[in-house]
Amino acid sequence: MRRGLHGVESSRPRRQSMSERPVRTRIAPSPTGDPHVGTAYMGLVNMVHARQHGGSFVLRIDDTDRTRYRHGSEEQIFEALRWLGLEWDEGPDKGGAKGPYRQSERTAIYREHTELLLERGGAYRCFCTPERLAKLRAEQQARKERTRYDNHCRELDPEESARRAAAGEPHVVRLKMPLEGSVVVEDLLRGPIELKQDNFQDQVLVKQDGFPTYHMASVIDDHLFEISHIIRAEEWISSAATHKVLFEAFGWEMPVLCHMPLLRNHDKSKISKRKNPTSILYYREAGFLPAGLLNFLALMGWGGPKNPDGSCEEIFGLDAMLEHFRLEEVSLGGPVFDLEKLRYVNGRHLRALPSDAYVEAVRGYLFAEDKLRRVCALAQPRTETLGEFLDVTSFFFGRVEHATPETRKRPLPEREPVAGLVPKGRSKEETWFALRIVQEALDRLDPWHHEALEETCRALASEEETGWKARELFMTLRVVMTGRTESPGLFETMELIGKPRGMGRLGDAMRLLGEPGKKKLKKWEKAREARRRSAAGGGAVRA
RNA sequence: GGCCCCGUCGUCUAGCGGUUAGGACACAGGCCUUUCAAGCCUGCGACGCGGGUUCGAGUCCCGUCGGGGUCACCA
Repeated sequence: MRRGLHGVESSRPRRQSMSERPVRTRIAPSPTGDPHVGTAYMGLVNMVHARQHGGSFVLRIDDTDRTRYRHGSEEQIFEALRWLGLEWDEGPDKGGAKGPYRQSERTAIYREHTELLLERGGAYRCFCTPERLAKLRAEQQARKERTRYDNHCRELDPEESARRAAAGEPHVVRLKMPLEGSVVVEDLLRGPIELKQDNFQDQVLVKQDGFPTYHMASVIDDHLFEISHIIRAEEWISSAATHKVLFEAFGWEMPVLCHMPLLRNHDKSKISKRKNPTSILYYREAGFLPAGLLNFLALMGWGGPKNPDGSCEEIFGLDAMLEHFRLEEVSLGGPVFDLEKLRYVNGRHLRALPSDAYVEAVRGYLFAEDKLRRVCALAQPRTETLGEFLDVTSFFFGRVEHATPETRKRPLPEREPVAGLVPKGRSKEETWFALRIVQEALDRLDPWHHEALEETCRALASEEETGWKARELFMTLRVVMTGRTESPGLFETMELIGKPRGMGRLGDAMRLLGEPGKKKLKKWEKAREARRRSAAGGGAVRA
């Protein structure tokens, strides 16, 4: 492979200009959901690369999409990264010379730069209405053309444009992409990548609500934060042309680009929560060690420090990674995120712990004061001897198995669900669909409180949602959460189990039941849509 | 579908023109042990395919196939 060559040789010509420039890297997660293992992966690589070069690692919060913002998500990102030991040098909560580090607090900066870009002629206002755009799209689709903006407003007279904007006419701002030719971006791992003009379009830089899109905010911030290396996931490659054009439109130096391979599901698709637990917090709650998860993540694309015999040492800590990791050596095949291997790696770290540290780890994991108190509150009314404590509460501490003991060693499709997971008269498939609806609703739920849980779940036990009776749904949910048909109050129990583990168990149960085929899924989506419509049309009052 | 990226055991990877293609997970067998883990040993198992270049290609080039990503007023 030619990776080494590109890493070393292709960066040599610009080493002079780079040498003046301290290494600064960043991650820019958006607070739209649970802190993602992909964020941890990119955080690790970015932090390691920065530290190796005596540089800084910046955390920026990418919250320019107000519609997708989820309350509490930002705090969880901090918490998750800190738990992993991926500490940043500058960020929203600890400041830094270039702040603010939350994009929603930088709107004035973006506005200024929008004006600047407009003046420089790199961008233009677009007054096209959503209706016109929809129509355009429909026409293009009918003609089987690629759907893209037709640059209708690109040549609008600047004065007229300014006048209409001043008059308050709604508009977006678009980037002038090259009308022909191609844009070549240099990737640290892949060398030059030529992106062709035919699939460019004049990207929206500023939305009608005045907020910048990712492209705009990210380029401005990367420049202003003096980011030297943009190390991000492979899915961004096709946007790289837009970014390069933007940097050039501003007249700014382009940082070094490095696109890391994407973490994958077992079927090689991009890692997703449907097919894998993706929340960092899930791994914490499941009892993985930061060192274990970090070690495993480091193995995605890298072999580990070399042994004298030429093989790689697979079990190592952050210190060894800091010493031996080379960004230029990352391999490009999309690594499958394999839970089995993660467990093994974590096991090695766990067993290597000094016994005192192990005791502390268990204490913190199982018997944190606050947790113990809350579990006891639920256990006390239900026990006659202390010996029964674990009988009543084990699912707060241990793992939950949804498959019957006889089948639990078999491959997933052959396992049989424990009693109660699939109610009498329902099929595995129906149960999967019901749980899918629950999953969607609970995923959005914040805070994860028993009252909110109950309210949400009750609403789902309805004709227009699952079509299930509360009894059925709640029992299934109880078994999902506890692996048993009897437990303390379902919603108190769920609250205490917590969102990461609760959602994890939901996912586990769904994986056991088996995801229906694509056709069935489609059919089901349609039926569900129809149910909702008829419920709405029937005058049902819904919140 | 257009464009782009990628392609070594089922999985994670080493390899950087000359290797019996190495290690790890998983799996199978064995040793150890009262048992189970752990540990140790052994086994199974890969360069997608086809052309070139070369004395010699997993390594370089081209094609092909396969996988993935992306085509938003989301990031």
